[in-house]
Amino acid sequence: MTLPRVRFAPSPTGYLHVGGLRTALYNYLFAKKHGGTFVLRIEDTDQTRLVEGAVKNLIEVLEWAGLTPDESPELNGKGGGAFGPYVQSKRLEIYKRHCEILVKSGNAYHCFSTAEELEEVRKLQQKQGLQPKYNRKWLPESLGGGAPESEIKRRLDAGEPHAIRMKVPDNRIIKVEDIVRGTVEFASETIDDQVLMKSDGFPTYHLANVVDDHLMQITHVIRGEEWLSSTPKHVLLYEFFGAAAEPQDNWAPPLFAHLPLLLNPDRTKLSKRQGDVAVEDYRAKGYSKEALINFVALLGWNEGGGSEQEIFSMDELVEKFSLEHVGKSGAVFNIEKLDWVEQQHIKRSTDAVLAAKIKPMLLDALKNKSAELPVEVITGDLYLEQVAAQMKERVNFISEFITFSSYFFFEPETYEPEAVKKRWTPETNALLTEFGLQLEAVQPFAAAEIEAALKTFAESKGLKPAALVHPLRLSTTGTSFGPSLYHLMEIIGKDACMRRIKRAALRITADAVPS
RNA sequence: GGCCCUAUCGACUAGUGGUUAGGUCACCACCCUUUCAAGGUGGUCGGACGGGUUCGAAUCCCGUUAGGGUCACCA
Repeated sequence: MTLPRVRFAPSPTGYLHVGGLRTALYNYLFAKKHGGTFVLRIEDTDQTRLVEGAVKNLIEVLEWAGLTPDESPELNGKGGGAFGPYVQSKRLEIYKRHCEILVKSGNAYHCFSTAEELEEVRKLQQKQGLQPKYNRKWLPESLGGGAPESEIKRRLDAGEPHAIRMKVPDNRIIKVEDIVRGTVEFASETIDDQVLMKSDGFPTYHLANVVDDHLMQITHVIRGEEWLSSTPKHVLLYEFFGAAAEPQDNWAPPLFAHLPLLLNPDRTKLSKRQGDVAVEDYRAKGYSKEALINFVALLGWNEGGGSEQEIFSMDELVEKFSLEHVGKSGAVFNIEKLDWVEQQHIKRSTDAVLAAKIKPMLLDALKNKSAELPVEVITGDLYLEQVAAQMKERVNFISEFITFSSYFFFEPETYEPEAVKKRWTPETNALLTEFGLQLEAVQPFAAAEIEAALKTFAESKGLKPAALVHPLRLSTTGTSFGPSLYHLMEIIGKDACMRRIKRAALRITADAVPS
């Protein structure tokens, strides 16, 4: 088997839809798994929908996700490939040439109906309960229609604007061989004479995608299910071109794989209205590419063979992916599970990897807030790795290493009122002050030693450790929850601990405490 | 409405004629525990419906229903 060539062919709408991300991912995985090529092609044949900077953004987001194409539009000296250009608006001549072949072979014809005219016909048909379908007004006499050749020639010579439509044959069953769905059949009567070339000289998707897939030697078309019903048109186009081409020019259609759709919680097609659909949105919210890729891969694909693995790296996905295990039914995009996947990826990351991710966020936070500890200490790898080790099982997002554990970097400013109410007694201040003296003497200032000191002290006072532990946590962190108190104290160090205990004693005054 | 696709716990899914229908998220309980998590154990919950075929059906066939996609000079 020759090496597969697949493509992701989005239209540049300005952002990458998560469904698009999954389509791109499956294409990428399939290509990489088989040592093939992953092509990015931009389908920008609709001039009314141009979005500034969309291509650049698309490439940037794909790269962020780790789905860097092997061939893609050239941009800033990057990209390119042997089958370019990869932007359809730059291939207009190619489509024109191919369309002429179709007209010449009698598989396409000129149509002078205006948009308004067509709209009117369509309305009438709907009113009569008929299928909205082109009425073949301009199908020439030579092709069995009613339009005189002379009239067509006259208008053509006069340079009248016109579209070119494909002539769908009558009484045919068109078979689409789909890898995920098996054979799907369509009666040609249900297929409209699709416009191939618009009057503005741009091709429609149908023509462009067939021509490009052939010219770019695409072997597998892996795309969303919304394309399934237009696939018979594409199959027909391959057939037309094949019949008109030289024998060595092989127009056999590629293999198709139509992917199930991604759904909203109410099982309608995943849409903007019901939440975020852009990959950029999730990225901005702090989801990692690893988790997003992992999660999205599972929406419609499973390893099969009774595997119960849920967490996959990109390498594992490449190794294990197969089109045969892609499901047929739509999948709800469930954010709760995404969150869990994100958390799993954080938990499984090494402290060093986590530290590297925390650092830029911390540096950012440091711009608006001054640290209590020396900046060079808290931004150091060692320090951040310790924070990561303590917090990685308690956060759902990397950003929470800053927000949920700011006390590793910044002095607590407030103290959870609920916790103060619950844990602070009139004796607490005196108790903490006294314990502070013991703490001064702890050497080294490490978790085990701190714990021992605390327990000894508590025992000497006839108290449970908890009577000390909770107020201590509160005064050193301002919160009632978090990692091991002793470890946390070790990390922020004796000086900061002592300072914070004293400050808390001043701030949480006895009269603020219910007696 | 026509055409096409789909149908296993609330969600993602395993399963390809014989299983006590398995796993994960979420939920509940318990354990662990200074807190919060994480983790562990257990639990609640499922083959849309109706007909066939078969000794036997979640699995094969037909129908119904429901959901989705598509019917543009959009992709």
